[in-house]
Amino acid sequence: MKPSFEALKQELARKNIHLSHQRLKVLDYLTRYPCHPTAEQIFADLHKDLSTLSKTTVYNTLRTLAEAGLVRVITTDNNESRYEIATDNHGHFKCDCCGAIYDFWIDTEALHSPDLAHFEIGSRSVYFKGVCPRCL
Amino acid sequence: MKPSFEALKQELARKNIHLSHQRLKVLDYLTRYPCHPTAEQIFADLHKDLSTLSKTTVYNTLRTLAEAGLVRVITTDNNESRYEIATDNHGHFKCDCCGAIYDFWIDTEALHSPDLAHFEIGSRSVYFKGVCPRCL
DNA sequence: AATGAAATTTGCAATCATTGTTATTTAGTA
DNA sequence: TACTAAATAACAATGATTGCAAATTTCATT
Repeated sequence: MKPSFEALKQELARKNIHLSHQRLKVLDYLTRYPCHPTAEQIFADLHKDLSTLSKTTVYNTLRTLAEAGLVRVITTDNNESRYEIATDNHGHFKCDCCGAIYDFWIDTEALHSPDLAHFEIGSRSVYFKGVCPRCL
Repeated sequence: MKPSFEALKQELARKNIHLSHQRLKVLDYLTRYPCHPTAEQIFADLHKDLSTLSKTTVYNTLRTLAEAGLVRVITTDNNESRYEIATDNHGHFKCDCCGAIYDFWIDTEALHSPDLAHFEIGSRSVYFKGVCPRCL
């Protein structure tokens, strides 16, 4: 259940985060291209149309949006940070062959362990690796 | 079920990986201190007793051991790679407050999703964040 | 519309973990 | 002992991310 761009804008307004041109562009990009891009990719693509955009702003914006809970950072292997619109109950699959990242449905809220009885759990993430159908 | 240092040595020998002094030191460190250290931490601690050790060797060794399947790399947020002796069926919990990483039991092999019907799954990892009992 | 304070953006320098490269050392073998 | 390959060391290079200071923009108030 991906939130629409309009819903995200309202969410930002509700949290008193200014809807600047740059922030809306980043948010729009993430809703339009849900391919889990890196900051570099986001910057490179947006820079084509918005030549004044700086990479620092992309990083700042992503951090702001992540702190607001609208964006989630996926830390894959190889220390690459990738970004997506935050949605619940899905995991990520990374193909060892082509590097693509796929979303898949999984009830992450249902994950529990007796060892964590006295822990306060804030977030649960699931990350699989392997080979995708396209590469098989 | 942590493999003993001796079992790990045998495993290396079986795979024709030379049991050099440096490699055994790294392996020994990981079995002795299962705190998911960074490469930097491993280097700093081993360097005290083995002043000729280089950081490059620590990285090379960790990669060799990881490729051999004896060591697993945990990529947490903040782009920090941490290392542990590879064991099955556990997830990782990182405390947002103190930064410590805890192992917890979970049957990762039991995780499935209908969306991945035609995917070849190589590894499954589970990563929780929150606050640990010590910080609560 | 003008003013001024606060937030945002920009550009570039700095950081830091990791990798590349090459020379040196070590180990195993003839 | 000499030879060949593997392993290690030292240091440079990379690349993603952050810090910082200046410039720009926004918004509230007049």
